[in-house]
Amino acid sequence: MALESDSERVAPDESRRSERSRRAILDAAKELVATIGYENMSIEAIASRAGVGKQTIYRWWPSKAAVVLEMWMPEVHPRIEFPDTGDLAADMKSQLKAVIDLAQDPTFGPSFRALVAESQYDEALSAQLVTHIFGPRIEACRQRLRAGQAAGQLTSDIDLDIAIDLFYGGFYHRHLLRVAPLDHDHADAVVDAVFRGLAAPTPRSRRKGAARN
Amino acid sequence: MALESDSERVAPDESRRSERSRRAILDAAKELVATIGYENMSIEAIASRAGVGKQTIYRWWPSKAAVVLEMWMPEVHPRIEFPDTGDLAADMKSQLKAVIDLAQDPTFGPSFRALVAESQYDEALSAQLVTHIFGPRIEACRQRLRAGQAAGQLTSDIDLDIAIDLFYGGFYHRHLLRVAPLDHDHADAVVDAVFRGLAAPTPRSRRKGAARN
Amino acid sequence: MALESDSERVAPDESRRSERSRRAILDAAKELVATIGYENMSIEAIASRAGVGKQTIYRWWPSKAAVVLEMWMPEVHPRIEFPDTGDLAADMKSQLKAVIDLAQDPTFGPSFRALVAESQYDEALSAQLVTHIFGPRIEACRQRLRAGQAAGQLTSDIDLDIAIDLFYGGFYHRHLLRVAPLDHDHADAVVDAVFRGLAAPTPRSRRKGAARN
Amino acid sequence: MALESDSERVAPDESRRSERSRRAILDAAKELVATIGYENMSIEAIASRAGVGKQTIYRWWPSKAAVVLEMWMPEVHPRIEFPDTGDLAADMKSQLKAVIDLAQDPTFGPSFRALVAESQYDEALSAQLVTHIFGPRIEACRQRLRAGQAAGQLTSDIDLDIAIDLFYGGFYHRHLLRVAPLDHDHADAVVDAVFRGLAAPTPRSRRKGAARN
DNA sequence: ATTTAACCGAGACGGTACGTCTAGTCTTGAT
DNA sequence: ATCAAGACTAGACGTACCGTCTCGGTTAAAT
Repeated sequence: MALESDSERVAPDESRRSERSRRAILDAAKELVATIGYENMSIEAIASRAGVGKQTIYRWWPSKAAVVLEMWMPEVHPRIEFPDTGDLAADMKSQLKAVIDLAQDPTFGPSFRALVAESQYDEALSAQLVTHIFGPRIEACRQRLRAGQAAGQLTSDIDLDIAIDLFYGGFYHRHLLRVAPLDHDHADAVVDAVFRGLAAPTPRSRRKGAARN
Repeated sequence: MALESDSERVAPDESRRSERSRRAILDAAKELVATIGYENMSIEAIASRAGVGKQTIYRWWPSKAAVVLEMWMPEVHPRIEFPDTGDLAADMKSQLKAVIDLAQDPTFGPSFRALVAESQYDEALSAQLVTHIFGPRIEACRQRLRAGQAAGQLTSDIDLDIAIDLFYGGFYHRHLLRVAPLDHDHADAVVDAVFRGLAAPTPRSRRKGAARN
Repeated sequence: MALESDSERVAPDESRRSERSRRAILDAAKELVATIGYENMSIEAIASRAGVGKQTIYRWWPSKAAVVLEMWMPEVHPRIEFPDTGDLAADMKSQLKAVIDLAQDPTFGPSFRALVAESQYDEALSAQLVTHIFGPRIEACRQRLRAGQAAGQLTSDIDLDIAIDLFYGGFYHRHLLRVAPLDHDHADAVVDAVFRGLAAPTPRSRRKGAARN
Repeated sequence: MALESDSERVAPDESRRSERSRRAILDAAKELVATIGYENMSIEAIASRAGVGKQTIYRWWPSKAAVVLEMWMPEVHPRIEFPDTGDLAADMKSQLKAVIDLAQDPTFGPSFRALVAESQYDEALSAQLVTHIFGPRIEACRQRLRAGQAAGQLTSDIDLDIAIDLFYGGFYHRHLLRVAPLDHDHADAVVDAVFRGLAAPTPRSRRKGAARN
């Protein structure tokens, strides 16, 4: 669960770490994100509200974003677990709706935006997000899709990573770029379109077209 | 071309504006973005390198991002114009490849990331991006898709905004989240999958499909 | 009066300097020195109490000590002006008593100690003190001594800098090292001893000396 | 030899003290003073170089200055012992020269400045310096002067503490305030002037004085 | 042709936060 | 209980920028 063990941390002795301070920092960050927002929250403010020296934050986290990531980690996955009801399309829709809801959660949503924003410059953070957030969700999706293939609900003739791009891409397109509104209907429409495909059915080509392709 | 006329700017007299300073600012910003990167570039640095007072920047642009946006605007659209060769799938593929190339351009790419990042907190910037970058590209795409529907290459039974999400979503998923690599093959794979759809073939078509493979 | 023009200051434009800020800084420093003491006073505290950015202090003064020096400068010399009543010994005594009083002034005294302390490490400050405090006092003393020589009250057979060492050295010995108490009687005793000399009287001169006293 | 037993230390059990650590600390301090200088030397640095916990320093010494004082103590007095050759003036001169040499010693000198500096704020340190450094030197001087009085080389009509102020004051005036250079000639000039006195010779005594010199 | 009002370069200003440093205290084994 | 080690709270350091605010100088329209 601790993020800083992943890579480039240098020296401090984990075994002597104060759990009390760690919790105070994460709690303070949560309060501040909720009240003044991620971008207005300084490391000084976290330290001061947590009753903690700044150095204690700098010692254990490489950046403000890392604190926020660690603070959200325990909450993210339980809220976007992958269902398997046997109906792949229905499961994809309900999972996507959970993702949409999470992204629009008034406390989590802005933090998530902030983490993605920061990760545009910060490759270490980007890697953390992939490892701890996106990766597991993608892997769970991949497995659900494989089960769907086995159940004959998904063509076996598809690179699953491409499939994942199609299912989730629309969400990121609308959420991060704000080019169009996002709601549960969008999830339904995307999943339906992905399964059906956008090729125009011609009377003949419906049968032959398959052969032609 | 000037962005600041859109909304809440107060008073300065456009007719007296120094084109010389405007150019110096945009040029300085371009150099700095290329050398030290968007996030390390301060408004002070732009002013100093441009030989311009800070106030001159604050007078005409609301933020560093707005400068960078204006600086890239003339270059973006010519590089992602929408082709119409009559073959919708081929046109989508080539347009997507142009987008991927632009995003991976060593000077434009990081700026684009930075603008998207900043727009997560800055709704005004987000609106500018939609108006000046994403909106026109989406509108051009929508028209190409409509032409494709008229030509019987795209099902008429589709919300075009959903179609656009499918075509472009994969790109944003991979580019902004860095969950998987991006290259021209990806564009081909996405467009093919979007047209074909992911549903498993029905028993009858399955036999044919199997034969086909 | 401004100290920073003396030497190594680099760039800031004196003519644009805010006299209002300068005064606020010196006043805040005076208050803080009086309340919490020089060594507990931080530059942050001065800035905060003065309602001034820290940079404004760093821009115009090289150190906390320089602020304190400038703040005391207008007050020092008026309090230790050199009298010339025609009686050299009496004048030396009254000047020394003024110096002792100043050093024991409850607000100036500790600052003076602090400046001397700091000047032990800080050669630039030391030079400032010599230029602005000790030098002028020494020069005034030298002139008074020359007048005394002309008046036949001081042997002409003496290096005046040595004479100054004798007159003032006792004060610094006791004040800075705290090896013995300091009061007006000390001034009298030192001046008398310096004039008289410590050689034991020769048998003949002993009789006269006794008669003289 | 240990200084901290003098006064306000609270509890630690001297008998359990590690001589090994004590030596390591004093040696590390000596090295650091010589290399980076007293004012750049932190207690952390001493502890780290000595391979000792910070607490071990805080336990046994009240301040960095106390460490440095203890580290120099064994070396100071042997270098400024008071000679008694029978010639008081000559002995004063040679002792003063030893003091000047010590103050200008490249390793001891800066430490001595630093201790005097620190003692301006720190009364406990000041008392230690008087007890361990200045006091013994003054007492030795006082005894030598008394012997000189007995030998008829020093007037008996003088407060010996005033005499000491005259002999040493010039040194502190020049050394601590840096108002003039210090060398062996200065010692000679001061001692001569102190014995002779600065009063202008009266016509009769002038002749005698000349004969006397 | 002169006024006059804006923009302009410059940069000082009040602030905020940065990331680093050190002080002095506290905690954890090991001796 | 002392010791080495080092994490802890606390807070100052000096720097970098923020966005605002003068200050002359320089245009360019309006007199």
